[in-house]
Formats: sequence, structure tokens, C-alpha cells
Amino acid sequence: MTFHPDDTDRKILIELQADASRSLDEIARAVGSSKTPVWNRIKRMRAAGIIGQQTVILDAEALGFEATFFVLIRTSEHEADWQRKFLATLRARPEVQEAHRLAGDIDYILKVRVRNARAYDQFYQALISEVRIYNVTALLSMEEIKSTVALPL
Amino acid sequence: MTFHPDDTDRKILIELQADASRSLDEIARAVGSSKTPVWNRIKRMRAAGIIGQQTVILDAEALGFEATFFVLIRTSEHEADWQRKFLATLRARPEVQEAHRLAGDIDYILKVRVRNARAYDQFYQALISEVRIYNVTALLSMEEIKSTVALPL
DNA sequence: ACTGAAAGGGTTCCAGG
DNA sequence: CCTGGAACCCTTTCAGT
Repeated sequence: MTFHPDDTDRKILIELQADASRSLDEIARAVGSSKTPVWNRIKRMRAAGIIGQQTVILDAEALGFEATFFVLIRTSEHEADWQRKFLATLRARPEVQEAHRLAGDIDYILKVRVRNARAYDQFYQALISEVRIYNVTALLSMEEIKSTVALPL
Repeated sequence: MTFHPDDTDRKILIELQADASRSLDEIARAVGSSKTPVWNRIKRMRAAGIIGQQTVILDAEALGFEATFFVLIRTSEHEADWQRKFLATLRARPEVQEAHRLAGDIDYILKVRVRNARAYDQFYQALISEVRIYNVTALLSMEEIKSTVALPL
């Protein structure tokens, strides 16, 4: 199930991660190949789902999203039904940018991006009214030191 | 310093976040406008830094990045010098996808994406050998429930 | 598997309303 | 500030090596 990129594939992925707006010609030159082979490789990796969504990174602060919270959640409920509802809630809430189920005594971690602390409280109230949660700790980010979606290929 | 997108700007940003590979014509149709005005708005927002990097989301699992850790860090050192070195280390390490300075008794949180637990340990050993850290808790992700970079515009 | 070329479509820019 | 069009560049495909 794992994909094993060769050297050229890996270089292509690095280039696309860094700047997906460049032309095929530029990418081909950067990886030391030419248009058609690069195009075929990209097409193959797209079809295989290795290359997914093409998107644009927006300046969250400039657009007024000034508060990021990491939310640590402990629950006492572990039935399938509770979990299904919890996951559906998280996926439906656009302010939840990341959600992970964890090993260990904290069960879930969320990354929540909102305009301000009040918006976080509204999210929090909505969440605990929809599903039973045993314990919540919110960590407020004061400064985003680093943020990337690039994999260290 | 905050940018106030009008309705059309906001629609354009939503479309670009969802799929930046579509043509200007398609985006213009989706937001109920036409090519030139949409092009001018995108150009303006790019120049202002509202629209940043254009990138591609890769399938981390398929490429063999099977372990994600959230790392909670407490430190006793708060001098400018220590902090400068710590930040430089984080920024230099490609396995660190996110790093935030926090309010409260946990000082930093990192999101670290690696191939396996052993690679995490190598990162951890390198980190603590470069900077003094008082206390570290690593939370291991068992399941990525949700992951998006889109802002809830 | 790569090269080169050709057709169609897209981006970018500009004149005019 | 929008419309429409023109020029140029890119993507996509295909035949040939």
C-alpha cells in the first residue's frame, strides 16, 4: 500500500510542495528532466492519490483569525456510538483544522482556529452540548513559530 | 493591518482554498463574476500577502510517514538567547510541521511528522542535546480524524 | 522511456464602455 | 470597475526514436 517514489518522483513532489503554480517546464528543469516524463509521473501520482488537493495558503492573521487553540480531550465514553457522533461533530465544524485520536491518557487533540477567544468559547459550548466529554484542556497559542504542510521528503 | 475581503473576495478565497488548480473562468463562474475582475482581485490579494504559497497536499501515510506526534514542552529557561536557539532548531528541522509558543504552564507545542517511532526518538535526542528542556510529553496520534489548512471563511 | 511538435485551452494584459 | 478580445504561454496528447 505504500508508494515508493524513485529519485525523480521525490524531486517532483518536493517542487510541487514548494510551489505548485510553476509550469511543467520549470519543474522539469528543476528536477533535471523534461516535460513529458514529468507530466506522466505527476499524472500517475495523482491517480494513485499520492498527490491530492491543490490549494493556497492564506494569511490567517491578516484575515482576522487571530486565535489558535490546541484542545486536549479526555472522555470516559468509548462506545462506537459516542465516537461516531463525536467524529461527525468535529468534521462538521470548520474551525477544527486538525483532529487526532491519541494513544495514552489524553484521548483526542484538536487544533481549532477562530477569530477570537469568544468564538472559541462558542465552539466549546457547542461541542460539550453535543457530546459528553470528561475533561478538556485548551492551550492558547501566543505565537505561531512554524507552520508547514510539507512532508520532509 | 487586517484585510477586509468583500463578498466576492471571500468567495474567491473559498474557491482557491478548495481547489487552486481550476481555471480563472471556472472560478469566475463559481463566484458569479467574470475573468478580469477576478484576476485583478487575486493579483491584489497575492501582492498583499493574503494569498500565499500555492501547494499540493500529499498522502503522508502512502509516502511512509506513519507517525505523528504532538509534543508538549515545558522549559525553565526563558532568556532571549535560549529562545533564539530553540526557535532556530525548530525551524531547521523539517519533521517539525508546526510549532507554537503557548500561554499557560506548557510553553510550546510541536507537531512532528516522522516515518516511525525510531525517527521520532532520533528527533527527540537531537532536540534535547541542542537545547535545555525541563519537561517533554509526547502524544502519539493513532488516527488522523481530520486535517485541513482551509480557514473557515 | 524520452524527445519534439502540434492543437487546444488558459493566463495575462489592454482598449473601450 | 466591468466586458470582450488579442497575444502569448502552458498543458496535454501523440507520433517517432
